[in-house]
Amino acid sequence: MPAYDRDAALEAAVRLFWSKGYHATSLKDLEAALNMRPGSIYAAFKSKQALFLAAMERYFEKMQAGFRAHMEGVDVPLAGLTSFLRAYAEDAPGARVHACLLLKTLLEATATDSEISGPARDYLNRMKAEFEAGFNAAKEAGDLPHTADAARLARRYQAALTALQIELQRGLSGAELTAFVDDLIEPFEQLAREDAS
Amino acid sequence: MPAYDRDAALEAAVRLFWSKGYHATSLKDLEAALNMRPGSIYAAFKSKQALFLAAMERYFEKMQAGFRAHMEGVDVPLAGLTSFLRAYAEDAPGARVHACLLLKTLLEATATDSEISGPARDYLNRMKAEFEAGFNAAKEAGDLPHTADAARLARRYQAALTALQIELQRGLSGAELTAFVDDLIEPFEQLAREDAS
DNA sequence: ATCTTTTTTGAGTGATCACTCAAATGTGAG
DNA sequence: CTCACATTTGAGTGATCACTCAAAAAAGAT
Repeated sequence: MPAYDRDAALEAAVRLFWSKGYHATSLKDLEAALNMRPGSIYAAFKSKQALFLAAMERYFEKMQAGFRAHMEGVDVPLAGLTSFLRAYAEDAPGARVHACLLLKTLLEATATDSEISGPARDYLNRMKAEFEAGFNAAKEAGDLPHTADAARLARRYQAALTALQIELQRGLSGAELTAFVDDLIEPFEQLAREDAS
Repeated sequence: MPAYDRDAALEAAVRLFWSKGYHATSLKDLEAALNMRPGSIYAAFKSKQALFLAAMERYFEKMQAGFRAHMEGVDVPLAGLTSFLRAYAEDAPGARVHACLLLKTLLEATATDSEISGPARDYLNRMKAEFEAGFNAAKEAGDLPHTADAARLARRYQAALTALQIELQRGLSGAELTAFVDDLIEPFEQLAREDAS
């Protein structure tokens, strides 16, 4: 299988798993979405679980790359962090109707399937590390007090992003969404204000 | 089937579904957990989906009752709201290792299964209404500015509770958990401080 | 104790699950 | 064109899925 085929197949798998979740996605679904027969699927990826893990890895790398790209295209790191949240909310209708695949996997696969919930946890931690790097950059840029706890802020930031995803999935939009995003961002902007004064 | 038997069966179903999720729970699992043979299960509840819906309703009612009981046992409504969050975090190890069943269901059953994601959304909205009532009580008690938007605060509060559950499921504990809960509560206490000044 | 009604039982239903493999098809070298 | 090799195919595997129902057991009525 050529590399671009494998890539396209993985991309289709990501979309399908993201939409339906791990357990609710059958091999019939995958056959249709990847346009591959079972034998080929098992030759390329060795099992449904392995395919899911590959899809989740791909999802993480895209998410990580998206965040890094956003942060590189911005002058003020702290403003980049807040604008990332705002952009996430604005891009939602109707591109992003589902919460993050990592989050969905974490919640779906806790009791059973530690083979997939473990990696989901890891990827979420690595995303938190990305956010932490962003807050450290904000400290170095002087947008935050040098006493600020980047790890703690990163957790709080990730919690805000998580909450935003879930509200979007619940159907929040319009003025309520705007107000909610303002609420999520406010604590971080307030920290910046405290630093300036 | 006597009422208490049905109740005990439902309680077991809640625990099982809560732990494994809807799709990953098989009838074999339910037979073992409820100590009932398939025929009896289908006589008492008419399908796996109907049983799940009944379990989710029961879960909601317990959660609602728990929150109301907490709020009735407290003098200052706003303090009740914040202490509910703190108590939630403290009760977690090891009683509450899974995020809220309603939340898990919302994320598991989006694309497919609107029959169960719909009710999950409804129950979450009803919980938000409970929180909104709490914030209105706080306004009446004079703990919040009379200009405060109870609906908006309720959404923010529910987002905090959601984020807390997810962090708990990710394994947060100790000093990090304490700091995180402080972060979640801070905006609400700050509002109270603004009112007092 | 006997008959009626209700409830429970668990083997069995067809459907679908993840997965396999011999055969067919495609590909590149000489 | 021919042959050796790599890939794809899709019918078929046993297992498990949610679910049914005739028969057995339990409960109630008289």
